[in-house]
Amino acid sequence: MRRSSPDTISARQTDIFHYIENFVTQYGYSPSIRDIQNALDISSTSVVAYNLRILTAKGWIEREDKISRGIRPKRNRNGNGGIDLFRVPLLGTITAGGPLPEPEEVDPSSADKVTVPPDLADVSRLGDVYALKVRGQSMIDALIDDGDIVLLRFQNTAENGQMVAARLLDDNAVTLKKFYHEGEQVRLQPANQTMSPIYVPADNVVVQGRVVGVIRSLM
Amino acid sequence: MRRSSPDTISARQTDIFHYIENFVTQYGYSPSIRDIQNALDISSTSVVAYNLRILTAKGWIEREDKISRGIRPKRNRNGNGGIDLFRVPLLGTITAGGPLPEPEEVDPSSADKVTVPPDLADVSRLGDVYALKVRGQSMIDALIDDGDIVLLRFQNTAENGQMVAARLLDDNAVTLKKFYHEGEQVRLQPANQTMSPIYVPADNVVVQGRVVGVIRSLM
DNA sequence: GGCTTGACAGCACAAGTGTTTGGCGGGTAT
DNA sequence: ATACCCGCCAAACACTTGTGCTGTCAAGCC
Repeated sequence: MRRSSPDTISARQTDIFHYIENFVTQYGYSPSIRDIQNALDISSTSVVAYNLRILTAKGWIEREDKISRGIRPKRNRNGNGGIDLFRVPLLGTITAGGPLPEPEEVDPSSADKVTVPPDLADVSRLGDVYALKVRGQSMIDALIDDGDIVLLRFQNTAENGQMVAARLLDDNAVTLKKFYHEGEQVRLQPANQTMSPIYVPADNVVVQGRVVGVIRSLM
Repeated sequence: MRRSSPDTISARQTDIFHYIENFVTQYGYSPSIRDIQNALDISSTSVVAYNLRILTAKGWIEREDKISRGIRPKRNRNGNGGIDLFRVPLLGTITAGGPLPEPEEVDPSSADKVTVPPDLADVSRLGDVYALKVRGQSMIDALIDDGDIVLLRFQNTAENGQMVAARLLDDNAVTLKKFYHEGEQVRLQPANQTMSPIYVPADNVVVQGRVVGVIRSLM
């Protein structure tokens, strides 16, 4: 028996989905059922509602019942990136050893915000993600340059090899380094080969977050 | 005479604006007037409408008349980045010398799309920007890793020092390099100092686009 | 004191919008 | 053939939501 796979949708559903995507991109809010109906020359609103239900069931869009214009495209044909939009607070600057404001010190709701591409959205959806602007080239070999914006997930532990924002209590300084737990000590390894690793007592280091994304603008 | 500046808004308007911003971030669509009314304990819808009109006049939000949930925040308190959302077509993959699809070859409206952070939005607003996913580490010297997404503005010329996607006609290969025009020749300079530049005749190089942004996910 | 203006309240209305019900035609399985 | 499901159509219905009055009240101005 021929059953349509969960990932395949009819031509009309494809049209509807694309129309929604473009509409949202263009206007910033989603089309109403009647917008879709008129644009695609569909004879009845119920047909749109019918297909919308299918698109929802198959995970292409998300809807809120009874809410006007509450359609959100979830993914495109490859299943990646959707229209989902996430904004995380840009809490400050991280320099080659300079201090990093504690996330708690800055009101996330009043901070500048950075829009996170959907590719990084899985983690930012969790809500404990923030952004920092990188100053200096201490992480150049980790492919992180001056001016880049790094996305950090707030967490206090890290596994070896993960790139973290580490605060050195004694120096009251924070750097981006690769983290290696080595017995009583912690090795903070710059990605840049011209720079030496730092060895510090484990109790002198507080992990402030793990790097989960990088955004660079070359304007 | 004391007149409120165009950029200052009352406490209630600040609340409303922030509520809208957060609401949109969270739900992906904007709140209705009554949503705002209830959330902020305002006694009448007309008060919300009244303040919304002011916010619109002062440029904090945009609205479409008669459209349900058609509010779009335009800027935050710092005047930078708004909720503006730009999506550019993801036209394909760029590999370690593999062919790059001509932008014209792919219908941008049907291609996958990548959401561009507002930081990169100035250029993407122009509409001639596309994205490529990087496959392989041939661009590692340009701080671009496997899996990164590069944003390119379509242009056939480049100024010295700009990073471009350059097609070498003889090799039918494309790389990302810094571009320097030197007389009859073109120097393609990797960003990594440990790697040597490539010198090629100027008529063997076609610039396919300039790199304007990089997005990396470390998940 | 009158007058204007800004901000808010209450309420009713109308337009916008999602939902539902019943029906129709063409496939496909039994 | 019959039954059934899918995709579509039409129209009515009901809820959602923006808008438009009409007032109230306090502050400033002449």
